[in-house]
Amino acid sequence: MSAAARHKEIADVLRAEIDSQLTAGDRLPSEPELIARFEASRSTIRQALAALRDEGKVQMRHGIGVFVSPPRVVRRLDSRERLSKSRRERNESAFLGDAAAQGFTPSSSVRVWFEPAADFAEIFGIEPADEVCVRDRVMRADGQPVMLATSRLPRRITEGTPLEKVDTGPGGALARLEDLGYGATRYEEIVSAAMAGDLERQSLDMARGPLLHVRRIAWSGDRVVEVNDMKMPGSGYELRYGWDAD
Amino acid sequence: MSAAARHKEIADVLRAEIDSQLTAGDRLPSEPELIARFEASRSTIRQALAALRDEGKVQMRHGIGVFVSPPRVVRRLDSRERLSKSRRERNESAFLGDAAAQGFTPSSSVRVWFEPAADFAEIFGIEPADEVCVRDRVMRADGQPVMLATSRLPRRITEGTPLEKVDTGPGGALARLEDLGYGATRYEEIVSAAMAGDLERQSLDMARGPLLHVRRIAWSGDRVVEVNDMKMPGSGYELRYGWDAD
DNA sequence: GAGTGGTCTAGACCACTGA
DNA sequence: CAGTGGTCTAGACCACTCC
Repeated sequence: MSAAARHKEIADVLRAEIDSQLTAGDRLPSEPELIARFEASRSTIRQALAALRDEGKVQMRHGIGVFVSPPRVVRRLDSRERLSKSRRERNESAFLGDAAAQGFTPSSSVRVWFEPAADFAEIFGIEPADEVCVRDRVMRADGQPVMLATSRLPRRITEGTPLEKVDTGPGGALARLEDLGYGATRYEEIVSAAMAGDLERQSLDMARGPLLHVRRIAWSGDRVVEVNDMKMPGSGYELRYGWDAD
Repeated sequence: MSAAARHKEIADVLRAEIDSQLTAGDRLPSEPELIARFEASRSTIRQALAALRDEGKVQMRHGIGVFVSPPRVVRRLDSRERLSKSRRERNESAFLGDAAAQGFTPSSSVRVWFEPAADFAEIFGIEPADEVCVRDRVMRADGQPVMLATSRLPRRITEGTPLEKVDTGPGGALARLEDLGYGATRYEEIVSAAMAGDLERQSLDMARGPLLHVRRIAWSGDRVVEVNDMKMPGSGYELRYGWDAD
């Protein structure tokens, strides 16, 4: 690294061009073209492209080309408000509320299954062998996947209720919990960041890059009624939390 | 990618070994050793190591070796509580509170300067040419840098006050704002994730990997008195937010 | 100096996509 | 089919760290 590594120089040049001259969806020159232009080996070119990919600037598509990423920013509403009762009563689940506020068309697909609580036993205060209901969802904004949410609830609560169906009905799972007498009284969210694994990469249609991981724990009194693990591309998501000072 | 790419296989094997047999600080075999063991080329070995590095599992140190990363270090207290007045009155700035709660020894270094508000003019409701006071801090846990915080305040408020000194005194900047009649009444935090740039990599002593970015906006009534941009390694930090349901 | 990781090259074959 | 990116090899030189 005498002055700056060649691959970083190249990444810098490309990054500047993307920001100033290209727009979302534009194709970058192919690797052979970049090799000719920068007079560098293919590995070096690819190292530069990999950096841009990890930053979320570009997407590399096998057999097609390298494309400038759409800005794709989903701003999640303030966490307090988006889970408020008043929103639920307007039939808005949290994600639908985000969509309405920002004018994208939401859609989602759901899979539901049951499995032993295992690692989640402790947090729910049940036995590891007791079953939990797992609701695995992919949320989409204008058709593009923007969030994976895996929600777990003790089956003791969900058994025989709409919570075990694919469509939980208006207001979403939290509204159903309320109907059952397990209305959430307190929420806690734990936020961290990680690199996307293969699974998330595929599901979120992203090619590497950082991931935001939010674990939301919903309490009903002193018992945990839902643990929701949400993963979204870090470069395209903003979470908002607000509170009044004491 | 017939079944699984060789570099992914190797990464999987190493990941499993790290999780099951090695502990934080242990050294991995050197690249030549891994080449011999897996009978793969150096590029392939390095591709596997790069994945582990991006996941935050290992740190690569030039001229020394590859080492297993220490596990998650810092859990930030619930945001509401860590900024509470009662904590400030115990002389605890937010970060010191995190430290006390988790038993690490905190330290920090500060640089202070002034510059035109520019992009921050709008949020503060001042002119772009008006100056802001910038407080740039590096927070350390047991000597290791864990957070970069760049705080901006309108100079109109800070001029001639301890806020322009390196040491703001007990309770930190928020306590001084309160003394000046600009006590925060509301906070908002906007959370996103991104890849670490060169600057952050150096400052945080991390070799790539995702970064958590938290922008905290402090309001005093209807005016913004502080904008604090905090960056921490995503793999080593957890933010916590809690609130009561309505 | 010996050993480590960081960068780079030149070339090869494979897998995917679209015309 | 031709063109794209994905993977892999074998070898080279450099920069850093420790002895």
